[in-house]
Amino acid sequence: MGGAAKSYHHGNLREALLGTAFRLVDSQGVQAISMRALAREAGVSSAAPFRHFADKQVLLDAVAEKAAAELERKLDEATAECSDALTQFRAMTVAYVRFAAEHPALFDLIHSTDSVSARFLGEVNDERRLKLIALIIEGQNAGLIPDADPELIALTSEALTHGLARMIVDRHPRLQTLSSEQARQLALAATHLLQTGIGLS
Amino acid sequence: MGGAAKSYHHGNLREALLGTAFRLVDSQGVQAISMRALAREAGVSSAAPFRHFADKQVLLDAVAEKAAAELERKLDEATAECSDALTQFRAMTVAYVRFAAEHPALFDLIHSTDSVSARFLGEVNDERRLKLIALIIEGQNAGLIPDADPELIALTSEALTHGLARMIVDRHPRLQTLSSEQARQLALAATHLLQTGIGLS
DNA sequence: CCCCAATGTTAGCGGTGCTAACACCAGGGG
DNA sequence: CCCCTGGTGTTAGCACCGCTAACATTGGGG
Repeated sequence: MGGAAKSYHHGNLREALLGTAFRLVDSQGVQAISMRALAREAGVSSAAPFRHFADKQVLLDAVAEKAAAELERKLDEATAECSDALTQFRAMTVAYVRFAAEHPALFDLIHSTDSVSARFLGEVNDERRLKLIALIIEGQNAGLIPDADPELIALTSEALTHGLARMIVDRHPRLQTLSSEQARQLALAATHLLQTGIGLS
Repeated sequence: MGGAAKSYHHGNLREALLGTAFRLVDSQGVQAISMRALAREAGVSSAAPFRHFADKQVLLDAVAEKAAAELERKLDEATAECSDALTQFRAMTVAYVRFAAEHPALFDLIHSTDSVSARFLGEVNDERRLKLIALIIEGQNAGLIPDADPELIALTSEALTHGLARMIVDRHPRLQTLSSEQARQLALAATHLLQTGIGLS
């Protein structure tokens, strides 16, 4: 009936824990979360969370997975509204850097998670890389990109993007006062420079 | 006399703690260190470390500072034996990536330290950037580099280097089985590609 | 020479991750 | 229909952690 008076069983503790953990990491950083605090927040005893996550790391892996999914969603969303391949590539770069700037703790967690879910991240990453390489080969066939090793070109632009994102997350002195709009422009400028250099545009 | 029977006062606890903390972070990662364990290692009571470091974060800041100094030393060492400016730049990039590959935990700690010592890192970074920009302007005057904003070019190559290093530290799937020699070659190839693109070489 | 500030000690508080043993209850098989 | 099983919650507690307060020791400068 009204208000759903708390029953002995929570109902969906796992999702609740995951959700508040996600939000807490995003707003306070990964080191701000504790199993006991999460349990308190969910109105449940300190031992309950361990019924759903073998240990803290498993929880963090799950949060990382969720964050990675969110990142990927944003990337897809960004490329969806672009027609030609080059603008897609640019949009992806911008979205990637923007995500890092807006959710540094989540971005950090994604990349510091090297246990089980690393496999998941690897697959996602591979997918993205394949897309990128396909695009580069397409460009090479059209004579727009020099005949360097596509893998290497992909790796380079990936490193550029990731590096920019990381410099922002790591509060690089020159970037620490950057707004996300400035980050957008910076990402655009950098990729443009790289593309100009390589001959992409 | 012989063996220096332990006296009440340790003698140089601060340096001892810092040293073992540095080594422990390097070999086991930052989360493997605890004040109490450090105290035990130094053969001293659990409260003693707090006479020298206000709290754990201050200790970590000190370790980060030490690591940053070590990084800078390696960078200087790498450029010292190069005559012309371009090879210096390349050597710096390689040394940077190599340090990240060989000491991921220290590299990580350096960049995740945003409290007091961030100022120190900022200054070091600024110094490095100024060197880089001077080099770029030199290249532009010689007509070897296009007249793009030197700041932007510097930022781009910095992002490339940092990104490569980070991808290695973050165990990027494509890079996780890389030897440090392979890392060296990769860094060389990437910077070469960038330089070629920009017109540096 | 002696005293005091620096540096060590013990004891302890509140928090943490995690485990064991037990309590509850929902849903499917007899 | 009832019962019982296994998933989910509870309480109690262990070992460790960061950190503090109050006390002990001692070496070096006035």
